[in-house]
Amino acid sequence: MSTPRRITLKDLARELGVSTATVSNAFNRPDQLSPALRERILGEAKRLGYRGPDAKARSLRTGRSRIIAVILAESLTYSLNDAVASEFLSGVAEVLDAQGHTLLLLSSRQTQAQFPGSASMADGFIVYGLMPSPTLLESLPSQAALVAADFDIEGRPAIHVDNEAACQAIARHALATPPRRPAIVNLRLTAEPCNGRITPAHALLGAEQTITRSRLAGFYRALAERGIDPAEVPMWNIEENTFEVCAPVLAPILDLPGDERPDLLLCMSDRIALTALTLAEQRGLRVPEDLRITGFDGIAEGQYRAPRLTTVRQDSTEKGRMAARMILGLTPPASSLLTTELMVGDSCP
Amino acid sequence: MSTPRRITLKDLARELGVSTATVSNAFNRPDQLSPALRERILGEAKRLGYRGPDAKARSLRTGRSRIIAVILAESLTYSLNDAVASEFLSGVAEVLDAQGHTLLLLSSRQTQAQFPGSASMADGFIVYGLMPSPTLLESLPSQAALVAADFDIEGRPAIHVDNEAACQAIARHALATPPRRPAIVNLRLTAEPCNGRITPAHALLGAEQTITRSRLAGFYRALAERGIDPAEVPMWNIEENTFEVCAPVLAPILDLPGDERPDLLLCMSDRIALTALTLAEQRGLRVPEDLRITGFDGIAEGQYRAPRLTTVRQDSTEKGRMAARMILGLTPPASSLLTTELMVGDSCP
DNA sequence: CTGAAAGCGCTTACAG
DNA sequence: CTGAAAGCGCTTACAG
Repeated sequence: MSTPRRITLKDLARELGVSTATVSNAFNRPDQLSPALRERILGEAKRLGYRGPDAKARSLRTGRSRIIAVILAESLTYSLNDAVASEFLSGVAEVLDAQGHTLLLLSSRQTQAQFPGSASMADGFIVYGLMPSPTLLESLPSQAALVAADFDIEGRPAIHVDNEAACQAIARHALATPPRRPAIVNLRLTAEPCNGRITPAHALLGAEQTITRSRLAGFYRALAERGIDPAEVPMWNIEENTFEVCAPVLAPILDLPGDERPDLLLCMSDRIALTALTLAEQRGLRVPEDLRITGFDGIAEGQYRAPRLTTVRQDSTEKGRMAARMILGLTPPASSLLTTELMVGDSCP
Repeated sequence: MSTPRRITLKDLARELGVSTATVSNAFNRPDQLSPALRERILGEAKRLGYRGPDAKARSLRTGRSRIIAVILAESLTYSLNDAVASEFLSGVAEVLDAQGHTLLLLSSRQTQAQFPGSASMADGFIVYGLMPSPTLLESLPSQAALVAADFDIEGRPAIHVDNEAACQAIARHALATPPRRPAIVNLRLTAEPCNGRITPAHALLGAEQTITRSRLAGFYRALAERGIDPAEVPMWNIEENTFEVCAPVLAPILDLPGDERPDLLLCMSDRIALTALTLAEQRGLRVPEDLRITGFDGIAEGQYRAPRLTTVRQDSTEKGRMAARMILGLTPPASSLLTTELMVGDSCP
């Protein structure tokens, strides 16, 4: 079968004996023509199989695509399988969908050095989780709307969670029962990649580079309040928030002899905490009797289990909604700070 | 500050005293001009802040956007938080990214009756999990490439998992230890929405409408092999694969008196099985001694826990990769069937 | 309420 | 190796 040339707005106009402007108006500005004529046009369009104005042409003409891109810090593979990033995306998607916009997924960790050309089709960019390289950032259309989430881009609005307050709150709760050997498990805190114990030799990322720094500051405040010298608290670092990466870092901690093993693990993510929980269960360590564990994020997986995870919930979905509203101009572009909620579960009552 | 008009390829050509064709070639067909000239053009582009050919114009001109859309059966909010859909998406994203393409997310359950206009910008569509309404399907560009996953669209290639064989295998394994009271917990099997016990009064969806039907057929085969009349096995149905929806259906099952409570739960998803596991743990029921549970999917959450879930793993990531390769034409468009792997965990040894 | 015309920013045969 | 020109399919002031 020969594919007949796709029908265009112009064809339709010719067929009907009206101008292209009128057909365009029938689809885009119903108030610009009589209902009867509009009916006639729409009817004929349907009959001829015309599906409405071509999006590519329209976007070139109007300069807007009604596509919003989210630029994720990690690979799409990682991000899509991460509960926190997924929640964020679903918040974004919810608002975009309601506004007739559409979601394009981009990653700053991609195979190419530049974003694919199609990326520049987006009307706006939500940058999530990490500062992309300056080169990448510059490859975006210069006049594009930009909103950052979980980090700052100079001169752009940013959505943040009050990480320091959150961590201070959960550490306060945990320290209310004095631990003998508290420990902290960080997420991407060191300047150089490190999956293991953090020593004084390790340089740490700055507060402007990672929200992890604020989380640590919150822990330190609570420790200091309790008269514990933070410098005495052993710390570990983890580079990727997955079971596969967490497990080999955590296992040796749990395998320490009983009198060296931490009895409180302040973890910077639920994934870390849940991995610790699983490893503890496999070893027959009792939680919370032998080991108390706290997380961060409040993902479903930590709550819909027994024992339930003690954690602090950040509303990633709402974070995504806020970013989306801002990028669409439904909300004035202004940085904002989301509060968190302490959730006391069974892993650290 | 006044925003100067964005610089175009034409401006750049004028500035350099060459034709637009040459500038275009400098970006798109390096072999069409001398390296020296190309260098000069690229250098000047950089100096003037020209970011390369505009994607909107290019897509209109070439007819291709290098955007591939995935149409998800459920809402984006649900899909992004579902481990199986997320895995599928990450497989798609992996291939697209490697090929310089970009991923657009669409849902057949959206607020609007039609896809947003921008949807039609995509070069191809991967339809995942469910037949969209005919109206929606027809709103897609008629000549667009289309691949289905986990269901069939007439005349289009589809990627499937061998659901029947998988379910037969896991049920066989489970039934090797004869249960006293086996039960089946289905996912979206009934014609009308139903969260609860399935009675003879319930009409079931047909095999061409849902893969659930094949899963059930696999269970039935294994039961029949063991001399158990499938009609005697009580069944429940669940509409949405989330803890919130599963829990109220499962709780009453676990709360049955000991001599009525099933001692084997064949579940159609890991989410259902994990919810059953959590509820059992909360009730002090011993798994597998008092209750054996099997799942379907092989999601990480079921494996990185103690006790580990007995399930059958489908490689959703690979499913996504295959769909992506096919839509990009890297693979001939032909339907295919993925095999699964029985994973024996602690929930049903 | 309707139409003629310009132009969004490119790419691509084609001619030289 | 390079350039002049057509045209992808629309929307939008503008004039009537």
